[in-house]
This record gives sequence, structure tokens and C-alpha cells, in this order.
Amino acid sequence: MVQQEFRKGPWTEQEDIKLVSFVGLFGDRRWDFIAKVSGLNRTGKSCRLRWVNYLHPGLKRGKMTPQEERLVLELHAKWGNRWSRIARKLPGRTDNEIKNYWRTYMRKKAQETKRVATPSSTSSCHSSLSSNNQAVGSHPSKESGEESFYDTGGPNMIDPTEIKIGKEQGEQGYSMDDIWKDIALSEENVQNPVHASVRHIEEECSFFGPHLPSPSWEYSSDSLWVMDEEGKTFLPSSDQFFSSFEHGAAPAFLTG
DNA sequence: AAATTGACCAACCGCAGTAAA
DNA sequence: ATTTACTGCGGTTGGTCAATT
Repeated sequence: MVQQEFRKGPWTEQEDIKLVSFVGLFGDRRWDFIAKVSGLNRTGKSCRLRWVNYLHPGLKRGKMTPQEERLVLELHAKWGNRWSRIARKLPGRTDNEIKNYWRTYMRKKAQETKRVATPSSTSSCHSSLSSNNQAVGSHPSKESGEESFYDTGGPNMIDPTEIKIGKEQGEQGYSMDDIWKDIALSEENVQNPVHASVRHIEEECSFFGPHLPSPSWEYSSDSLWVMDEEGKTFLPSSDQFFSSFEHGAAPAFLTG
């Protein structure tokens, strides 16, 4: 068989929009399926990563707060490099983010230690971080409810207005943040092309059901999605829905 | 002003676990 | 019971930006 060449590297704004739309439609579980039907030419893995680390609503962006930093240090002392586990205790932060933070922190610390070991320099290099083994105490963590924040469990949970997009998108002139803000503010006003493309996909998808995802991802109770017992995951209520895709690529209007 | 260095972030890879066939 | 495909996790790398020299 000829192995398909998948796209790699940084995601474009268009790809992001497409991915968000398809996750809105199919939930954030069936990544291979989403990768296929979206026509993104990415692996499911890549799609998932992009979603989890970047596009997921509720992601906090920006610097960690001192509280978060302390929590990371404490939990790392407790659990080691169980990044995803640690991330579950820090709503809005991804394992990747925490991992990156930890690396940077360790490097800083190593440098500091080095400097102390070679005391030729002044000793006044105060790290902004407090000592790690301080009890953080009352983080609201019910051990059982250790589900990851990025485990949206399906499309209903998606609130695109909260999707934060990093700087490079912004530099391109129109950040995803702006996009979602626009969507939230003016459903009726289609003005920018990006906004329009999201809407376009959604409108085109209207064959899926009586009321499929509006730009604010509101799913009506009679939609194709049903919640499982745990109330966590949303699944299509019928597999015929998927099978219509699985026999081939998505309808042309979806893949663009 | 240009070059260098460091910090940060996004994305890829490989492996392991799990569910479905 | 076994195989296969998929998902999730942790490690690592590479690119970009800002600060410093």
C-alpha cells in the first residue's frame, strides 16, 4: 500500500477553523475519524494534540500564577513526571504547558545552583518561585473527579468564545480569540472571511439534523448526541451517522 | 544595529494501554 | 484469546521572540 503523506508542522488558521468545526460536530474522541473526514490531511494524533494543547476552550494562556507554580512543584514532588495527572489539578493548563514550565524551571534552578556552587557572583539572584514543599492545601480536588479539563466529553461542552489563541495567529492579523469573540457577539453579522468560513461549514452541515451546532455550539436535546452514564462523553446517537462518512471521505462541502 | 543567548512554546515521535473486531 | 487500530502520555526537538552584549 502507498502510505499517505500527512501534513506536518505548524497549523494554519484555516486548519484550526476546520478542526474546531469538526470537533464541534463529532466530539473530541474519534480523532482518526475527524482527521479523515475533515480533509485536513493530518494524522488523528496531530489533530488531537492541536485541540488539546491549543484549541480547546477553557485553556488558560499566559504566565502561570505563583499559586499554579507552587502547585506544579508540589504535585511534581508527589507524582514525578506524571504531567497529565498534574495537569488535571490545574484547570486550564495542559500537560505540555506544565512540562515546558517544569523544564524551564529546572534549568533555571540548575543555573542558580551552579552559581551558588561557584560563589564568585553576587548572591542576589532571587527566583520568583517560592520553595516547593510548602503545603498548597485546599485545591478543590475531588480525587475521583480527576477528569482532565480538556476532556470536554463532546461537542456540547465546547464554548468557542473561550478558545484562546496564541500570538502567532494574532500576528497574522486575526486571532482565534477574535474569531470566537466575533462569533459570540454577532451571530448575525458575517463580516470577516474566517468567521464566514466557520459559519459556512456549520451551515453546510445543517443536513445533519434539525439544529446542528450553532456558532455558539449549542446542541439541542434532539441532536445526534447523547450523553453517556457518566455524563462525560457525548456520542452520536446512531452509528449510521458515522457510517455515512466511514465509507469514504466527507462530503465535498465539508472538506472544502 | 547586529549578533548571541536564553526562555518559551508548539509540535513530533515512540511507547504503552485499551477497546474493538 | 489474539490481533489490530486508536488514543493518550511522556520525552524530545525545533522555531520564534525578547533580552543582552
